[in-house]
Amino acid sequence: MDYKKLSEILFPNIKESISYYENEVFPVRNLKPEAKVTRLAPSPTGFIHLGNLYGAFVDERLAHQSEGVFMLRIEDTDDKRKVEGAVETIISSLEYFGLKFDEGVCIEGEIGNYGPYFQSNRGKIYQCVAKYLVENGRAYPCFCTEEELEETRKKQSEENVNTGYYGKWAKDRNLTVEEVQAHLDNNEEFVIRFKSYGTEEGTFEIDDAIRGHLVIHENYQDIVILKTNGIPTYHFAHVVDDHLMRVTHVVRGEEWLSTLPIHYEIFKTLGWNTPIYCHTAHLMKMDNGAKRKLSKRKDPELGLGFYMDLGYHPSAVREYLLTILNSNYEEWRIANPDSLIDNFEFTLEKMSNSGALFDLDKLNNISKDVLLKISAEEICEFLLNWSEGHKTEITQVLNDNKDAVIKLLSVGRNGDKPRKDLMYCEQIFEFISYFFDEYFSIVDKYPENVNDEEVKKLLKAYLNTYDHNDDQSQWFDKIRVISGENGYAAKPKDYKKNPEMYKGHVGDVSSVIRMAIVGRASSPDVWELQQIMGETKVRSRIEKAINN
RNA sequence: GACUCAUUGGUCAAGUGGUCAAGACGCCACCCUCUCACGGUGGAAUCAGGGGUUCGACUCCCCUAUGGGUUACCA
Repeated sequence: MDYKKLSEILFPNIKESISYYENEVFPVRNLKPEAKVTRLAPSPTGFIHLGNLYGAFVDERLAHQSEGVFMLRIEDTDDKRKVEGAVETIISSLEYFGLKFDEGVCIEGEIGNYGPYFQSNRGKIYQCVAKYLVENGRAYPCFCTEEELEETRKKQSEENVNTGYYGKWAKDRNLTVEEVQAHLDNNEEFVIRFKSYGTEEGTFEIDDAIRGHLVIHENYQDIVILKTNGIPTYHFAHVVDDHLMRVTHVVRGEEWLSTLPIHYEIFKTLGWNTPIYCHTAHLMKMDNGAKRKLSKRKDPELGLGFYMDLGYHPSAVREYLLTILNSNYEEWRIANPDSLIDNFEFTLEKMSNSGALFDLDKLNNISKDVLLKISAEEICEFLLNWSEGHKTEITQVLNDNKDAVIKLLSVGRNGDKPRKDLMYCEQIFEFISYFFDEYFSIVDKYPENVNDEEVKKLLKAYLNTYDHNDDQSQWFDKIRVISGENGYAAKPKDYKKNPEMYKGHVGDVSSVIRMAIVGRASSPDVWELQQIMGETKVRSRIEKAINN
């Protein structure tokens, strides 16, 4: 069999050799020995969800912690799935969450010496490698039509054997050069298939950085490496690109575990070393009481847009992701509350190999702590930016009241036991919305033990004694007095001792005042809020409540 | 169906043959307290089931169950 001739017939235009690419175009990188080279290789569907971000984080940490390279390669080998503007979306969403690429596709084009970074532009490289395989009898053209393949599959399942293109089912595996030529002359379309030497019984061993030592079945399928249109399949592109781009660690979802044998065999056939594989567990979602993998189609709410829309601060999402990424992160954070994430030593060994359920409660809790470390000025800025993109109707009002907003956000945030009220923009705005007359409303109920008439009476008394210049304790002393004069215990403890002697206690009275001023039964310190609102607004709110 | 990965409280999880089975979120109670938060103290709650191996199993082996994944000229 003249494989050389076959390869020339199939790839007449390919003159380069693999060694040309290996030695001259993409030489071994000049990095520290421990430096890791990782890549994010999304397909340009334009949709990134939390799971993608989770994986990207692993790549990023690995590379940047070792002074290596983190690159973006776009796997656009399936033209059916291309979406306009997807690449920009990918880059900007990752950047929003603090992930920056050192190399590869970027907004301006591409940077780095190992490109092109769009797989669709690497055709010649793949063909060169494919040609080499044909030349060595390890790849061949296959002219089978989809219908023929479908038929084989049917037969195979009837016979209860594994489906696929292998062994005696691989019809075109041993076509002669003449037969190939005849098909070609007939203008038939063809794919290039890899000729596997594996068996169904064979196994091999490989170490996965997350899953440990694996013993797995060999590949025995003659899988397609070049499609009819000359574009490679993922399997082939992965091997060629990650080798030539000198990637050291391949981080990908566990759905790739089952195709690892294919990749392994191609690597070995080409005489190349495999990268270190890191198969991550999927992020799961609770669905009707059952855990389920996060899905692009079913869970749009878990797209990154979800967090952006609600206005979660990117560092809160990062922080949350890190806690599920590395099990020792939380403890490290407790021990090092002010340390930069870069100081945490991320390790693959500490990664879980079972799927974690997304936990919104936890995110919210983390977010509170994260926002507490950010100044009120910055949060205000963040809120403003968010409103411009997601809630334009409040931008104006925020802009007009910047100083007040900053003060509102600051209430109770200082001292040993700062408040942790803020979680995400939508919630933050809602939290301070009472300040703005156009958003103020009575959302809660007055205390049950105080009827409407009583409310008015108390508020009148409050208004009469109100002095905007009172300090906090003077102010509250007055409320205690009003309480006493109206049959409410000035101290809650007195009420607890003899509840029958009072209508209620000072807490009820201050609740009435709070309701009139902020429209809610609970809020941060009312005196401080009044100082921010100013006397006019305070008085008018109370008057309104009285006249209601 | 075949092949494969996984399985510790509601959730995230530590744990690598001998622990009263950490910690965090959530939940509950109490304390602090003018409300709510914050903070503090305490509490309920877990090794999927069954067989082995062993003096001893959450830890090792087998089976079952459940869940995930793959089974394309998608990635």
